[in-house]
Amino acid sequence: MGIIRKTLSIDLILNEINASSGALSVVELIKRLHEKINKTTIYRVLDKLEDDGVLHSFLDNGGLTWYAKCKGCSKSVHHDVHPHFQCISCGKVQCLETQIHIPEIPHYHISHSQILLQGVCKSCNS
Amino acid sequence: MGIIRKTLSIDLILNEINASSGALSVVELIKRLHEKINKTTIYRVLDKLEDDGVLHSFLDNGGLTWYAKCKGCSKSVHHDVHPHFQCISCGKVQCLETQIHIPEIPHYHISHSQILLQGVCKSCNS
DNA sequence: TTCCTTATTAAAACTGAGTTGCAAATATAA
DNA sequence: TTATATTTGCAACTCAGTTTTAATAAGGAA
Repeated sequence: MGIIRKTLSIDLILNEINASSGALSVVELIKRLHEKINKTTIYRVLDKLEDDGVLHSFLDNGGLTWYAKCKGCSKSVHHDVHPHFQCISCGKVQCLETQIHIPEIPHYHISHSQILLQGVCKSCNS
Repeated sequence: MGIIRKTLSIDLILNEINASSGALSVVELIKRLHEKINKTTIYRVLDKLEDDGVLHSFLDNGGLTWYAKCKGCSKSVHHDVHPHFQCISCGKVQCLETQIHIPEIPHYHISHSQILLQGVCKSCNS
């Protein structure tokens, strides 16, 4: 179930995400907002924003949950999916525009794909 | 640091993994072996087997850790990587042979790739 | 075989992300 | 303004995974 009423919590969380250059981990969001919003609320608002298609979530290699804005995210209808990239140098996580093709696999029906890349990002690479 | 001494724990764990048709979650391994091996030991042995290149690990969409045997795993040198597939019907997880190509991304250096697919597996699809 | 060193193990306590239940607070429609 | 359903805070909880420490066991040397 998505968002029904507009509240301060929603605004604060969306502001943080909008101000962020890449994705944002829930842990980081809680660290930034814990004096203003309870962590349970943060989890619940993020969940609703994802239900509404405003955000999408994914896990990093440590099992932590991250959120990023959906800017016309592929609904993976075409079995193409954008990867998430985590920089091992600066720690930032971002959505890459590169679409990666997941081929048909005989006798399998693939409904969901997650691609996580790790390495050194543009900024750290120079 | 890898395995130095052969122990019963190592045998028991490798037996379970060899007898398994797909990948095995740590949670499942602990469930099966908890009366014979302490869970701390299970985590440590799996870690060492991965260091030795006998197993590889990955996370599922729930953040749980799974292990599978390395059978000449691509070392992802060519930016090709095999995906892991989790069946939403039977819950089984397996390595797919299909190599998925990760293209070069300008100004990025990619050192590690994880691809997790979800859907309905061969067995459940019939 | 026996001894000795070092790797390995079990046990228990801990860590920390994420969840649940419930009462209090608040947005919004009427 | 009032009524009601939604949202929030709080506290307690769950559970995968880690850490610490003392006991145990593998395997080489004598």
